Amino acid sequence: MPLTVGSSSPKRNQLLAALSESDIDPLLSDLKLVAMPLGKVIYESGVLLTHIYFPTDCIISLLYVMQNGAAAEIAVVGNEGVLGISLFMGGETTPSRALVQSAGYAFELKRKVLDKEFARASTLQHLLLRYTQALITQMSQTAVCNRHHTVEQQLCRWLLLSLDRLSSNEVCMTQELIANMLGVRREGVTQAAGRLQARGLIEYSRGRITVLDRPALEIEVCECYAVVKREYDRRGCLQFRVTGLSFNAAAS
Amino acid sequence: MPLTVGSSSPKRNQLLAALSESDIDPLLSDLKLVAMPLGKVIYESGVLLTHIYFPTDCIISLLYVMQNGAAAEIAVVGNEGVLGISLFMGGETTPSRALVQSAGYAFELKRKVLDKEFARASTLQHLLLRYTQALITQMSQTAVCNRHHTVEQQLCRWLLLSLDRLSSNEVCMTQELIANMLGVRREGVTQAAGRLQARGLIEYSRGRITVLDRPALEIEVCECYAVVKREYDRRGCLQFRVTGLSFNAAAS
DNA sequence: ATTGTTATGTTCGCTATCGATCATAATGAC
DNA sequence: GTCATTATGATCGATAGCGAACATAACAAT
Repeated sequence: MPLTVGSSSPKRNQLLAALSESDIDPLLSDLKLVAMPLGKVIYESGVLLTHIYFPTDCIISLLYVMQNGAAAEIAVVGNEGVLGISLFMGGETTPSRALVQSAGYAFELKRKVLDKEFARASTLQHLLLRYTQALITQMSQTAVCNRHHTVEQQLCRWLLLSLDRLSSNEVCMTQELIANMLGVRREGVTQAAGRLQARGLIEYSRGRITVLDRPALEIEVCECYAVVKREYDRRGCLQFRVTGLSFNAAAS
Repeated sequence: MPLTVGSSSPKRNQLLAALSESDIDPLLSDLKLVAMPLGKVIYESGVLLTHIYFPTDCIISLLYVMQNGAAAEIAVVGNEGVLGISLFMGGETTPSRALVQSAGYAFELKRKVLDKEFARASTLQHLLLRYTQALITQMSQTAVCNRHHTVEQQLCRWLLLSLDRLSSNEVCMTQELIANMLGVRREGVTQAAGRLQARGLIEYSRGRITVLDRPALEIEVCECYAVVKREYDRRGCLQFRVTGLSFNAAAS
């Protein structure tokens, strides 16, 4: 039973799109397009993973949750990446929670299929490892940013990282939730957002932030954003095919 | 020309020690024991890597250096791990600087040899990936710790992580350098250390910190330490052989 | 012993962020 | 339209860490 995705744009994940036909063909029947509704917890910290996910148009936050319940986002994953690196890294479980930050779809692959594919030193293996390297950069940069930069700078970084993973210039997320992601107070985000709005860089109301002046945001943001972006881009220009594999029909 | 190591204890790296004889034998002639003097920069950020290092008794800091020169430690590596994950992760370069924090030795392996060994889905491949997963945990935890915990807690974490990678209860490092690692002011470290000393947990003078009451430190430290340690331990109990491979003679 | 160097101690005011509390405004349900 | 709910705005004092400047103390070289 084919999923009726009903999308105007084809569902596409950059990692899968970078595979050659001979690489992707044996996987096609195992890739299942699944919905990723806003707020859904894909992985809970410490739980055994059974599937890996290739986002097509959703954004996933990797959150570390502390004993007292407070959380902090350590990375975001969009269609440039994959969710569940612990599976091929050999950890069985993730230490973090994976939360859908922006709704959409993802291709799901069973652990067993992934293991087999990964074991044979395939192109997929190289892509996954190279992506993981970029993810590590993002996490490192988050650590640095948490230490050295202001809430306002971090908000800019968060907005730009989100924007890069969306097709629009609008992010749907309350300031309260953003504060949870960044691990700061809601009031701090309110003030930072207020200043950015006053200067005309963004506009927002009740859980909907529109970026009006992206270039200005890129000036305002700390270096952390550029470092992470460069690393993903560097990875991207390696060997991506642009044959525009459409996976609309691949879901079963 | 054999290196005269002159060590009372045999040089041992946990990853290499976990390999079976058939796994390690083909590598023996390529593993070269090299000195890692205090303060030496093993990798500079952005530079092409040519060797991978398996520390035996040194401690290496992975530092992220910002544009303004300020730095922050995002992870430490000792004989439980390996230096240069970018090589097998496919990144070519590291985004961070690797600095010798405590002098000792490491086994050096040429990139070419590593690539060949890694490509054949060997035990080494699994060990390296599993270790990288633990390293990712450490980086995530650093991000969280930077956001939420006090300088004093972070100093405790730093001391314990260092102690775990040393055989003694003494860490040689000035407060100024520790401050650089943690990305805080020297005065902050001085005050935190002063408080810990007043309470009898540590004792220090001029670049030499002695831990007097480790259990008390473990109470004082934030959860971040335990999370990281558990992850490394979990990894460790997987399949380590304890045949005590001594690599004293392996250097050439 | 003298001197220079380095490590640590101490102080000042300053700012970002926190934690808590309450006020206002937008939205949806009915 | 009314009402409850939710998002944002605004305030208070408290505090941790910053930046800078200077004081002391330990050590090393000669």
